[in-house]
Amino acid sequence: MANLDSGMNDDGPSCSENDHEVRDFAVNEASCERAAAIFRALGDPQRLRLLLILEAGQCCVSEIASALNEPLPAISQRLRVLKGERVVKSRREGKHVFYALADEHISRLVANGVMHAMEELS
Amino acid sequence: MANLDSGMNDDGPSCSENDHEVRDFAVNEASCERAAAIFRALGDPQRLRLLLILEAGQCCVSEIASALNEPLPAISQRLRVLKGERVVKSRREGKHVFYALADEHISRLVANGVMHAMEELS
DNA sequence: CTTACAGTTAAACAATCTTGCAATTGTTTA
DNA sequence: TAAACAATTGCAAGATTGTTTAACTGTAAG
Repeated sequence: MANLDSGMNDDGPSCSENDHEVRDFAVNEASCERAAAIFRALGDPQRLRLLLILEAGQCCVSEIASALNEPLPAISQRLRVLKGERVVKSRREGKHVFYALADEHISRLVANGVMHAMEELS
Repeated sequence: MANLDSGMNDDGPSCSENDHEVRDFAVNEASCERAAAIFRALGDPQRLRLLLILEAGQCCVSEIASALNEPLPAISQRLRVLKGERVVKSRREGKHVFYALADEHISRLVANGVMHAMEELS
Protein backbone atom coordinates (compact mmCIF):
# COMPACT_ATOMS: atom_id res chain seq x y z
CA MET A 1 0.00 0.00 0.00
CA ALA A 2 1.16 3.51 -0.73
CA ASN A 3 2.95 5.68 1.75
CA LEU A 4 1.34 9.04 1.56
CA ASP A 5 3.01 10.73 4.47
CA SER A 6 6.49 10.83 3.06
CA GLY A 7 7.57 12.54 -0.11
CA MET A 8 4.90 15.14 -0.10
CA ASN A 9 5.90 17.97 -2.43
CA ASP A 10 4.20 21.26 -3.00
CA ASP A 11 3.82 20.69 -6.70
CA GLY A 12 3.68 16.97 -7.38
CA PRO A 13 1.55 14.14 -6.06
CA SER A 14 2.51 12.68 -2.70
CA CYS A 15 1.76 9.21 -3.92
CA SER A 16 4.98 7.70 -5.14
CA GLU A 17 4.85 5.46 -8.18
CA ASN A 18 7.71 3.03 -7.80
CA ASP A 19 7.91 -0.59 -8.96
CA HIS A 20 6.33 -1.93 -5.83
CA GLU A 21 3.32 0.26 -6.30
CA VAL A 22 3.01 -0.66 -9.94
CA ARG A 23 3.18 -4.34 -9.13
CA ASP A 24 0.50 -3.96 -6.49
CA PHE A 25 -1.68 -1.93 -8.78
CA ALA A 26 -3.09 -4.84 -10.72
CA VAL A 27 -3.87 -6.69 -7.51
CA ASN A 28 -5.59 -3.71 -6.02
CA GLU A 29 -7.48 -3.14 -9.22
CA ALA A 30 -9.13 -6.53 -9.09
CA SER A 31 -9.44 -6.48 -5.32
CA CYS A 32 -11.21 -3.15 -5.42
CA GLU A 33 -13.76 -4.46 -7.87
CA ARG A 34 -14.39 -7.52 -5.78
CA ALA A 35 -14.40 -5.76 -2.43
CA ALA A 36 -16.70 -3.08 -3.77
CA ALA A 37 -19.06 -5.75 -5.06
CA ILE A 38 -19.23 -7.28 -1.58
CA PHE A 39 -19.75 -3.90 0.07
CA ARG A 40 -22.44 -3.07 -2.46
CA ALA A 41 -24.21 -6.29 -1.59
CA LEU A 42 -24.10 -5.32 2.09
CA GLY A 43 -25.11 -1.77 1.27
CA ASP A 44 -28.84 -2.14 1.53
CA PRO A 45 -30.81 -2.01 4.80
CA GLN A 46 -33.13 -4.79 3.79
CA ARG A 47 -30.35 -7.09 2.73
CA LEU A 48 -28.44 -6.24 5.87
CA ARG A 49 -31.42 -7.08 8.06
CA LEU A 50 -31.58 -10.37 6.25
CA LEU A 51 -27.90 -10.98 6.87
CA LEU A 52 -28.31 -10.19 10.55
CA ILE A 53 -30.82 -13.00 10.76
CA LEU A 54 -28.36 -15.36 9.12
CA GLU A 55 -25.72 -14.07 11.54
CA ALA A 56 -27.65 -15.98 14.19
CA GLY A 57 -27.79 -19.20 12.22
CA GLN A 58 -28.92 -20.68 8.95
CA CYS A 59 -32.48 -20.17 7.84
CA CYS A 60 -34.73 -21.24 5.02
CA VAL A 61 -36.35 -18.67 2.78
CA SER A 62 -39.81 -18.76 4.27
CA GLU A 63 -38.43 -18.43 7.79
CA ILE A 64 -36.59 -15.31 6.73
CA ALA A 65 -39.65 -13.98 4.99
CA SER A 66 -41.82 -14.39 8.06
CA ALA A 67 -39.11 -13.06 10.38
CA LEU A 68 -38.85 -9.91 8.28
CA ASN A 69 -42.56 -9.89 7.55
CA GLU A 70 -42.07 -9.50 3.83
CA PRO A 71 -43.24 -11.33 0.72
CA LEU A 72 -41.27 -14.40 -0.16
CA PRO A 73 -40.28 -13.37 -3.69
CA ALA A 74 -38.70 -10.23 -2.34
CA ILE A 75 -36.58 -12.29 0.01
CA SER A 76 -35.66 -14.69 -2.72
CA GLN A 77 -34.51 -11.81 -4.91
CA ARG A 78 -32.33 -10.40 -2.17
CA LEU A 79 -30.84 -13.80 -1.50
CA ARG A 80 -30.08 -14.12 -5.18
CA VAL A 81 -28.14 -10.87 -5.12
CA LEU A 82 -26.27 -11.95 -2.00
CA LYS A 83 -25.51 -15.35 -3.41
CA GLY A 84 -24.39 -13.81 -6.67
CA GLU A 85 -21.69 -12.02 -4.72
CA ARG A 86 -20.96 -15.11 -2.63
CA VAL A 87 -22.02 -13.37 0.54
CA VAL A 88 -24.32 -16.26 1.38
CA LYS A 89 -24.35 -19.91 0.47
CA SER A 90 -27.34 -22.23 0.10
CA ARG A 91 -28.09 -25.88 0.60
CA ARG A 92 -31.23 -27.71 -0.37
CA GLU A 93 -32.81 -30.14 2.08
CA GLY A 94 -36.06 -31.63 0.91
CA LYS A 95 -38.51 -28.89 0.17
CA HIS A 96 -36.44 -26.30 1.97
CA VAL A 97 -33.45 -24.29 0.88
CA PHE A 98 -31.28 -23.21 3.77
CA TYR A 99 -29.16 -20.12 3.51
CA ALA A 100 -26.15 -19.17 5.62
CA LEU A 101 -23.41 -16.58 5.57
CA ALA A 102 -20.72 -17.69 3.16
CA ASP A 103 -17.83 -17.68 5.62
CA GLU A 104 -16.37 -16.23 8.78
CA HIS A 105 -14.84 -13.34 6.93
CA ILE A 106 -18.21 -12.14 5.69
CA SER A 107 -19.69 -12.69 9.10
CA ARG A 108 -17.04 -10.50 10.65
CA LEU A 109 -17.51 -7.82 8.02
CA VAL A 110 -21.24 -7.65 8.69
CA ALA A 111 -20.77 -7.70 12.44
CA ASN A 112 -18.12 -4.99 12.35
CA GLY A 113 -20.24 -2.75 10.18
CA VAL A 114 -23.32 -3.05 12.32
CA MET A 115 -21.36 -2.74 15.55
CA HIS A 116 -19.73 0.43 14.28
CA ALA A 117 -23.18 1.78 13.47
CA MET A 118 -24.51 0.83 16.88
CA GLU A 119 -21.65 2.52 18.69
CA GLU A 120 -22.16 5.63 16.62
CA LEU A 121 -25.84 5.76 17.41
CA SER A 122 -25.58 4.90 21.08
CA MET B 1 -21.21 -13.58 17.47
CA ALA B 2 -23.62 -16.24 16.37
CA ASN B 3 -22.83 -19.89 16.14
CA LEU B 4 -24.17 -21.17 12.85
CA ASP B 5 -23.68 -24.85 13.37
CA SER B 6 -25.64 -25.36 16.55
CA GLY B 7 -29.25 -24.77 17.43
CA MET B 8 -30.86 -25.97 14.26
CA ASN B 9 -34.19 -27.78 14.57
CA ASP B 10 -35.94 -29.84 11.95
CA ASP B 11 -39.39 -28.34 12.29
CA GLY B 12 -39.33 -24.88 13.81
CA PRO B 13 -37.48 -21.75 12.85
CA SER B 14 -33.83 -21.73 13.86
CA CYS B 15 -34.09 -18.05 14.74
CA SER B 16 -35.48 -17.70 18.22
CA GLU B 17 -37.68 -14.72 19.01
CA ASN B 18 -37.25 -14.16 22.71
CA ASP B 19 -37.35 -10.92 24.68
CA HIS B 20 -33.73 -10.19 24.08
CA GLU B 21 -34.20 -10.27 20.34
CA VAL B 22 -37.26 -8.07 20.52
CA ARG B 23 -35.48 -5.51 22.69
CA ASP B 24 -32.63 -5.38 20.22
CA PHE B 25 -34.94 -4.88 17.29
CA ALA B 26 -35.24 -1.10 17.46
CA VAL B 27 -31.50 -0.75 17.84
CA ASN B 28 -30.87 -3.00 14.90
CA GLU B 29 -33.38 -1.13 12.81
CA ALA B 30 -31.47 2.12 13.03
CA SER B 31 -28.11 0.38 12.98
CA CYS B 32 -29.00 -1.42 9.78
CA GLU B 33 -29.85 1.82 8.06
CA ARG B 34 -26.62 3.39 9.16
CA ALA B 35 -24.42 0.37 8.51
CA ALA B 36 -25.97 -0.11 5.09
CA ALA B 37 -25.31 3.52 4.27
CA ILE B 38 -21.65 3.05 5.13
CA PHE B 39 -21.40 -0.15 3.15
CA ARG B 40 -23.12 1.51 0.21
CA ALA B 41 -20.56 4.28 0.33
CA LEU B 42 -17.79 1.68 0.21
CA GLY B 43 -19.58 -0.26 -2.49
CA ASP B 44 -18.11 1.44 -5.50
CA PRO B 45 -14.75 0.50 -7.02
CA GLN B 46 -13.80 4.09 -7.71
CA ARG B 47 -14.64 5.25 -4.22
CA LEU B 48 -12.84 2.27 -2.79
CA ARG B 49 -9.72 3.07 -4.79
CA LEU B 50 -9.92 6.55 -3.41
CA LEU B 51 -10.26 5.22 0.12
CA LEU B 52 -7.25 2.97 -0.36
CA ILE B 53 -5.22 6.05 -1.08
CA LEU B 54 -6.48 7.69 2.09
CA GLU B 55 -5.77 4.44 3.92
CA ALA B 56 -2.12 5.37 3.58
CA GLY B 57 -2.54 8.90 4.85
CA GLN B 58 -4.35 12.14 4.27
CA CYS B 59 -4.42 13.71 0.80
CA CYS B 60 -5.75 16.82 -0.83
CA VAL B 61 -8.23 16.59 -3.66
CA SER B 62 -5.85 17.33 -6.50
CA GLU B 63 -3.36 14.78 -5.21
CA ILE B 64 -6.04 12.14 -5.25
CA ALA B 65 -7.17 13.21 -8.70
CA SER B 66 -3.69 12.91 -10.15
CA ALA B 67 -2.99 9.66 -8.31
CA LEU B 68 -6.13 8.13 -9.79
CA ASN B 69 -5.67 9.97 -13.06
CA GLU B 70 -9.18 11.31 -13.08
CA PRO B 71 -10.82 14.73 -13.40
CA LEU B 72 -10.96 16.76 -10.24
CA PRO B 73 -14.71 17.33 -10.14
CA ALA B 74 -15.29 13.59 -10.26
CA ILE B 75 -13.07 13.14 -7.22
CA SER B 76 -14.75 15.98 -5.44
CA GLN B 77 -18.13 14.37 -6.02
CA ARG B 78 -16.98 11.06 -4.65
CA LEU B 79 -15.51 12.74 -1.62
CA ARG B 80 -18.79 14.49 -1.09
CA VAL B 81 -20.62 11.16 -1.03
CA LEU B 82 -18.06 9.69 1.34
CA LYS B 83 -18.16 12.70 3.60
CA GLY B 84 -21.94 12.67 3.55
CA GLU B 85 -21.76 9.24 5.14
CA ARG B 86 -18.94 10.30 7.47
CA VAL B 87 -16.57 7.82 5.91
CA VAL B 88 -14.00 10.56 5.42
CA LYS B 89 -13.35 13.84 7.14
CA SER B 90 -11.84 17.01 5.70
CA ARG B 91 -9.73 19.86 6.92
CA ARG B 92 -8.90 23.03 5.04
CA GLU B 93 -5.36 24.32 5.05
CA GLY B 94 -4.83 27.37 2.91
CA LYS B 95 -5.75 26.59 -0.65
CA HIS B 96 -5.88 22.88 -0.01
CA VAL B 97 -8.51 20.67 1.51
CA PHE B 98 -7.10 17.55 3.05
CA TYR B 99 -9.17 14.44 3.32
CA ALA B 100 -8.63 11.46 5.59
CA LEU B 101 -10.52 8.39 6.69
CA ALA B 102 -12.99 9.34 9.40
CA ASP B 103 -11.71 6.95 12.06
CA GLU B 104 -9.99 3.67 12.81
CA HIS B 105 -13.20 1.75 12.55
CA ILE B 106 -13.74 2.79 8.96
CA SER B 107 -10.12 2.15 8.19
CA ARG B 108 -10.43 -1.40 9.50
CA LEU B 109 -13.64 -1.96 7.58
CA VAL B 110 -12.01 -0.93 4.32
CA ALA B 111 -8.87 -2.92 5.01
CA ASN B 112 -10.82 -6.05 5.95
CA GLY B 113 -12.95 -5.86 2.86
CA VAL B 114 -10.06 -5.44 0.49
CA MET B 115 -7.99 -8.07 2.26
CA HIS B 116 -10.83 -10.54 2.00
CA ALA B 117 -11.06 -9.80 -1.70
CA MET B 118 -7.30 -10.19 -2.14
CA GLU B 119 -7.27 -13.54 -0.38
CA GLU B 120 -10.15 -14.72 -2.49
CA LEU B 121 -8.42 -13.73 -5.69
CA SER B 122 -4.97 -14.98 -4.77
C1' DC C 1 -50.91 -38.42 -11.19
C1' DT C 2 -52.41 -34.60 -8.73
C1' DT C 3 -52.36 -31.44 -4.98
C1' DA C 4 -49.97 -28.53 -1.98
C1' DC C 5 -46.03 -26.37 -0.43
C1' DA C 6 -41.25 -24.02 -1.08
C1' DG C 7 -38.77 -21.32 -3.84
C1' DT C 8 -37.23 -19.13 -8.19
C1' DT C 9 -37.58 -16.38 -12.26
C1' DA C 10 -39.32 -12.75 -15.62
C1' DA C 11 -40.74 -8.40 -17.02
C1' DA C 12 -42.10 -3.72 -16.15
C1' DC C 13 -41.85 0.26 -13.73
C1' DA C 14 -40.09 3.63 -10.46
C1' DA C 15 -36.38 5.39 -8.01
C1' DT C 16 -31.79 6.16 -7.20
C1' DC C 17 -27.01 6.87 -8.43
C1' DT C 18 -23.03 8.17 -11.40
C1' DT C 19 -20.69 11.06 -14.41
C1' DG C 20 -19.15 14.90 -17.24
C1' DC C 21 -19.03 19.55 -18.29
C1' DA C 22 -19.65 24.23 -17.23
C1' DA C 23 -20.11 27.67 -14.00
C1' DT C 24 -19.12 29.17 -9.25
C1' DT C 25 -16.91 29.76 -4.75
C1' DG C 26 -12.99 30.28 -1.84
C1' DT C 27 -7.99 31.34 -1.06
C1' DT C 28 -3.58 33.13 -1.83
C1' DT C 29 -0.22 36.03 -4.27
C1' DA C 30 1.19 39.86 -7.23
C1' DT D 1 -8.24 44.45 -7.16
C1' DA D 2 -6.94 41.08 -10.59
C1' DA D 3 -5.02 36.71 -11.65
C1' DA D 4 -4.15 31.95 -10.64
C1' DC D 5 -4.95 27.93 -8.32
C1' DA D 6 -7.93 24.59 -5.49
C1' DA D 7 -12.17 22.77 -4.88
C1' DT D 8 -17.24 22.62 -4.99
C1' DT D 9 -21.75 22.81 -7.10
C1' DG D 10 -25.62 22.38 -10.61
C1' DC D 11 -27.67 20.01 -13.98
C1' DA D 12 -28.80 16.75 -17.59
C1' DA D 13 -27.95 12.11 -19.60
C1' DG D 14 -27.36 7.50 -18.91
C1' DA D 15 -26.85 3.42 -16.21
C1' DT D 16 -28.05 0.59 -12.16
C1' DT D 17 -31.06 -0.89 -8.75
C1' DG D 18 -35.11 -2.27 -6.14
C1' DT D 19 -39.99 -3.76 -6.07
C1' DT D 20 -43.96 -5.93 -7.46
C1' DT D 21 -47.02 -9.28 -9.60
C1' DA D 22 -47.60 -13.32 -12.05
C1' DA D 23 -46.02 -17.33 -13.92
C1' DC D 24 -42.92 -21.13 -13.45
C1' DT D 25 -39.93 -25.06 -11.35
C1' DG D 26 -38.94 -28.50 -7.99
C1' DT D 27 -40.17 -31.62 -4.13
C1' DA D 28 -42.84 -34.39 -1.03
C1' DA D 29 -47.28 -36.42 0.30
C1' DG D 30 -51.87 -38.27 -0.73
